[in-house]
Amino acid sequence: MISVSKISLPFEQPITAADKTFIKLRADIVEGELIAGQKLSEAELSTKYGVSRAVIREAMNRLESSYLVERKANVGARVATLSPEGLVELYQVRESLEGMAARLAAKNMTDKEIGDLNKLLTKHFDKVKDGQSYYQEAGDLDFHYRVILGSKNQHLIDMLINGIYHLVRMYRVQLGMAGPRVTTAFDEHKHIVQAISNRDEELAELLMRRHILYSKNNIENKLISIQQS
Amino acid sequence: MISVSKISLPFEQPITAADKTFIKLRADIVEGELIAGQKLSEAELSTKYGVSRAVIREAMNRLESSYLVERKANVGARVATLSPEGLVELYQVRESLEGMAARLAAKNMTDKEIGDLNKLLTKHFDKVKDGQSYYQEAGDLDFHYRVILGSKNQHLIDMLINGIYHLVRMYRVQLGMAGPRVTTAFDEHKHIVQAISNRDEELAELLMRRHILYSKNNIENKLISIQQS
DNA sequence: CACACCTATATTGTCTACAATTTAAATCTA
DNA sequence: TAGATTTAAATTGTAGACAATATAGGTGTG
Repeated sequence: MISVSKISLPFEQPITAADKTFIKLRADIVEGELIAGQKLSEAELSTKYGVSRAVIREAMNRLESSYLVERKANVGARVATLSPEGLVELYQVRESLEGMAARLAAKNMTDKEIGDLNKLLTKHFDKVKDGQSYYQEAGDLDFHYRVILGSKNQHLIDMLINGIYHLVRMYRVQLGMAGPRVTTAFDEHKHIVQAISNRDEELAELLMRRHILYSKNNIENKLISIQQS
Repeated sequence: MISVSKISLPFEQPITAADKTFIKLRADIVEGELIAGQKLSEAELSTKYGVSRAVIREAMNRLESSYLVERKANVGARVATLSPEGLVELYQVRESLEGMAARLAAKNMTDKEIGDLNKLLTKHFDKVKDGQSYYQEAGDLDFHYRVILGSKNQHLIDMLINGIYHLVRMYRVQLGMAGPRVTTAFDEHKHIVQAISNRDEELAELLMRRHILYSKNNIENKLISIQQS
């Protein structure tokens, strides 16, 4: 199975060793190779990733900013833990921010960008029909990224894409999201794009918030059923 | 004039040298002692604040996470610049997040917390009557902090209080906000608390968003008039 | 004179060593 | 034996030296 978190973000390109180590560590955390809640020893990581502790610390700082690790002074860092409460909190933030992103996208996306978004949707529809859940997963990410970028609000883009989206992906990857919500989510995407096409800011925000709320309920059920088993 | 940014946040207490340096630097940036857009040389700061470059770099990383400095690999860091566009973007994020905070506060604050919030409001009202604009400024912060904390959403709290609020304060402090909006803002606060008291989540969010929108227009006018002079 | 190239300087990135702090084990005491 | 205290080990925090990169100034060439 090809994992979503291997998909590279086109706009970030690593320059320093700290950049590369940060991206590797982030992928390993999202993938679950570094297990949720696990202690992260600087010395161990230093040998494992073949860089000095200074580089590890720099990377760790950024991971903390991305909410993927938690640090305590003079004690150390741990991989973020996943919990139903944490998920709910995360999705509340997402709902709020992506709702605003959709609103701004309806206002600020160019006609061409909206056209491309429509094309993307039909392309995904064909693949979803064939039952290619991987493409659905990637396609969902792609859709949301485009709307977020379409907001043209750099703060918002930063907070979502560098800030919380990797944690969102961590939840989804580790809970093995490729569920039965695929087709219904597709319809929701379609309606959101329609609202954006109509430049209906109010509706775009409302539909996006609803979409994320549904999405949360879906993933939350999975998380609870896993804990019970 | 006593400055708002000197008000310490009760919940963060510095432990390491990097903590202290981070807080000092942050205050100096918000105050405008380190001027917006200015280049930040690690060596200079190192001597100025009496710590090693390692500490400065650690502090700088956190400042970057707080959107107060911008870094470029192999080039260096600059103090964030203030612009009308940046302000609009910032307040759009604030509107979205604090709207959600108000909604959650209506749901999650205890009756006692709501009572305390009401008391705070009447206390501020007395001071505002006397024309004490400093207390209004501090009181406004206090009000917003309580609502944010009242959301009980740790992610949201983090993103607002550690993430963007210092940048908000940087705009306000450097534009010398103690304007004529004092009393009208007070009424808005009152209505928000009323909605929270009634556990009306929908209205609480709506009123908070409107409040921030008005607040943005106010500060934006000031920023534009400064640029023209 | 304009432009490209090279060189010197300054700045950031990285590494290693040392200091401070935490943690756990071992010892002592009631 | 339970609990407190001390001590030793391991881990994080900080400092300073070196390496890599960018910037600016000078030199040469068309």
